[in-house]
Amino acid sequence: MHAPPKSPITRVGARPPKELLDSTAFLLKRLGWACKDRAMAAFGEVGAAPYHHSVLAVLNEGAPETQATIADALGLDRSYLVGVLDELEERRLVERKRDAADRRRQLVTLTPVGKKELAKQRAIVETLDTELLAPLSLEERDTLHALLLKVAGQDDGE
Amino acid sequence: MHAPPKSPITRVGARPPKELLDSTAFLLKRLGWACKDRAMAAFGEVGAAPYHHSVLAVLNEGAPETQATIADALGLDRSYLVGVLDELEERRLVERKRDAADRRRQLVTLTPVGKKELAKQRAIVETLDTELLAPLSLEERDTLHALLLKVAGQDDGE
DNA sequence: TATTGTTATACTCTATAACTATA
DNA sequence: TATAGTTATAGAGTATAACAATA
Repeated sequence: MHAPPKSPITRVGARPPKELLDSTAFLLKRLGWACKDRAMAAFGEVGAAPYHHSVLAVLNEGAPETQATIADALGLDRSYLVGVLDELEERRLVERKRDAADRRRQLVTLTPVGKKELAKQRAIVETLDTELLAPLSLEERDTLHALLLKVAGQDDGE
Repeated sequence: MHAPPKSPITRVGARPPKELLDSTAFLLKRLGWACKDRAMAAFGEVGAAPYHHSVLAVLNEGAPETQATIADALGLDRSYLVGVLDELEERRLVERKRDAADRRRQLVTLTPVGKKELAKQRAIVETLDTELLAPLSLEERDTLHALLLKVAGQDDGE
């Protein structure tokens, strides 16, 4: 086994060259990957996956959604969403039913079980965020979050 | 074709639910992915790949490296590095030669052509960073970078 | 003809295991 | 036996194309 030692979320690699550490894009890519790995592991432990939480969160926003609007809200391809919904439906967390007004559409809704599961998964996300941000002060966490929102074009201005 | 519209780096998705935008880990994952995509496209245009730059940057640090030290510096698995080095060697950007003192080891060095290529690829990375950080003021860019280094455990304290 | 959901396929990045040649 | 590099394989995540049903 030749893999490098597993890194905690606060340690993205042994010691990359300064030239790479100077690049914000490089840091974002490394940290983003670490977040993904951590999320996969944490959700895997409870028989779920990160995108399960994302979809449940979209459905919890209010009105029933079609698969297309869910996919667009998450920036997912619609074909990828199919499998995610299959898994959620099998666990009875969501329901699909044809839209009578347009029978091409599936209206997807959260079940009561799904609402409870969402609360559970929300706690997982909160733990991940807390661990991720542990090296920062509370003020620094807010600053970082606001800057990331701005870079993502998802701040209030948009 | 059902894919959502391609997002600029400053736009990670249509409009994810607030619950997800509240998570710093979620933002990092989305932005990290966007950085990866952008880097892949930009390097692809010149017949290279993001990890080519990473390896060249490691080799440019000074002493000749073995494949193991390169992999560790980048947090890559050694088996994955093999293919990357094959590509770099084919383009004559790096050289592998057996270590006479321990014939299991390959000493990897940057060629003069590799040094020139590194300069070219460095410009690509700088462009990517500039585009990524366009929504931020210069001061905000520095702040973001410092905070990311801290979260990654790669700041001065480490 | 266009759109929704679906299936099938392929590609990137990474991890794992097994192999070889050296030590 | 242990290590460096290599090969082969598999998995997650995503993108693309083509298809059936419906509009």
